[in-house]
Amino acid sequence: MTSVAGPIPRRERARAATVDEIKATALELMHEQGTTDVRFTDIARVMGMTPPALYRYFADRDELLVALITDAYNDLGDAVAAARDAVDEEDIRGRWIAAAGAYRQWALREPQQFSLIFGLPVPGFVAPQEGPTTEAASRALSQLAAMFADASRRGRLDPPLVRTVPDSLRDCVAEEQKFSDIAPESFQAMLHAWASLHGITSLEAYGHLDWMDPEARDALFLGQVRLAAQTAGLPADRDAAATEVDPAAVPGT
Amino acid sequence: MTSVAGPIPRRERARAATVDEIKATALELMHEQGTTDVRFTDIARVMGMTPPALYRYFADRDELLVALITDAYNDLGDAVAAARDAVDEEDIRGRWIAAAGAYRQWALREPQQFSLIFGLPVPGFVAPQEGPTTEAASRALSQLAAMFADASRRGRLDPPLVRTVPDSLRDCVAEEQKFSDIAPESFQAMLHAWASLHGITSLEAYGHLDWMDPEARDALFLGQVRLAAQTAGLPADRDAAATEVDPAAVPGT
DNA sequence: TCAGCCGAGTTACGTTGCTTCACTAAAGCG
DNA sequence: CGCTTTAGTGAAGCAACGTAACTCGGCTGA
Repeated sequence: MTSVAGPIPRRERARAATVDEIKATALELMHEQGTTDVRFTDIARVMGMTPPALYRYFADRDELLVALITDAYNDLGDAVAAARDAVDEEDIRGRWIAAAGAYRQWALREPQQFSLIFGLPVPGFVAPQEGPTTEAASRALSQLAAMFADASRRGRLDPPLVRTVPDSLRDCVAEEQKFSDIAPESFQAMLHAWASLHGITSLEAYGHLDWMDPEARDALFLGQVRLAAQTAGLPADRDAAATEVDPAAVPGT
Repeated sequence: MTSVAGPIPRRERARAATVDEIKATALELMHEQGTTDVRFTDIARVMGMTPPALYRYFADRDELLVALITDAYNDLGDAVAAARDAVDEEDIRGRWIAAAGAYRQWALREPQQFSLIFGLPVPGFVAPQEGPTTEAASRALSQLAAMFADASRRGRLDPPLVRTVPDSLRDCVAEEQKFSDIAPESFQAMLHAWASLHGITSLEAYGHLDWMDPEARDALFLGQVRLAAQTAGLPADRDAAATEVDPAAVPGT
């Protein structure tokens, strides 16, 4: 999209490549060490550079973290959107389950990035309230919301199990014109579904379900997600709608 | 309880007091700075000591963190248990809501401790798989489980919305003799409820619901928790049972 | 072509925090 | 009263962050 603006800024591509390599190396190290801690020294060593060289690309550790957090938001949003869009638009519940599965798989695959987004700020790092992260922050939620909005527009949303919406919450929703396509009670149901998904995901990602077999964790997750779908009024596909919520009937995540 | 064992070990009490002061100071600093990072230097300065003195009490920063994590587990478990037991045993759903509210309030009050338990290991800190934390780790969950077990023993558990339990999950539950009082489907429902509670709690504790008014957050939480209760088969109290799930009808958390 | 610019990267350095070690001093105990 | 035990200190090593001054190589414009 920016390729027209100039004669392919040559120098900048090398720079961008280095920036990407730094971020990739940082993620790699976080992955190896299992923490969100990154030492500039280590990144530099892996990249065959000396630590001060990194300051050409990031003013300090915080700036690198901000970049990583922004990327993480985008990654998660993309993963969720891709999984969702891979399922037939008519299969409302199938889309939700696919999106939820992507959310989970991403978290399990990249617990550090998940932690960057959904955990406490990294030690010594003050979250920039006004910054590039804020904009990207709602992307994952937006992907879920878009799904509800689509379904709503098609008239495929059933009333959720919780039909009453307290005034305070209703007012809040009204202010978010981005979600104006969704009825307040469905918006509330979406938040409930998201929280439910997020809860099972973070418990698993942080090892609090390690006492269960992997298959049991799969089953628990599917049950949770299908339960959320049902209570949120996401209609089951014709095939699956016959019985009660039944995680075992769904193919593995 | 140990006061009989000896002539009141004088010296050890001062030591225990210092240990407590160190932990309290660490928490205070974490609270001030909003991170789970603790600098030995700062703790020492606040306490009017030099940093090396702390090594008389904790071998290193990790050991202090382990102690803090253990305390956090116990604190949370105690808070949940206390809130639960403050409600009439007959009011099954009321006990759940009280316990859930305590879980949430504790997390909001002590986000750093919450993060210590439910987040990624702190940078440079390797979670001791075999250690004092493991034992205390399941206490919060145990408190919730105890509630379900009580209700089950009294025959006050309704069948949950999700009645099918995949074999893999069923096998898992069977191995946990601690939970033998609970039917597998109710155990599954309890995990679903816990995940749901944990999700809404951690989203809020980490600021991902900051775009909502505080009252709206209260309402959303109550809706989530009551929804979880309903789907898990926790019977509503007579008074509240009349209508649909209605968060607005419940007094503020 | 070449003089100069620009930016990547380096070495050297100051600072801070973790941790060890050797030592002091005070409190308990026989 | 003298021994032991232990809290605490100062000095020092080490590692990581971050700054500053310098080098080097490629690009650019007259």
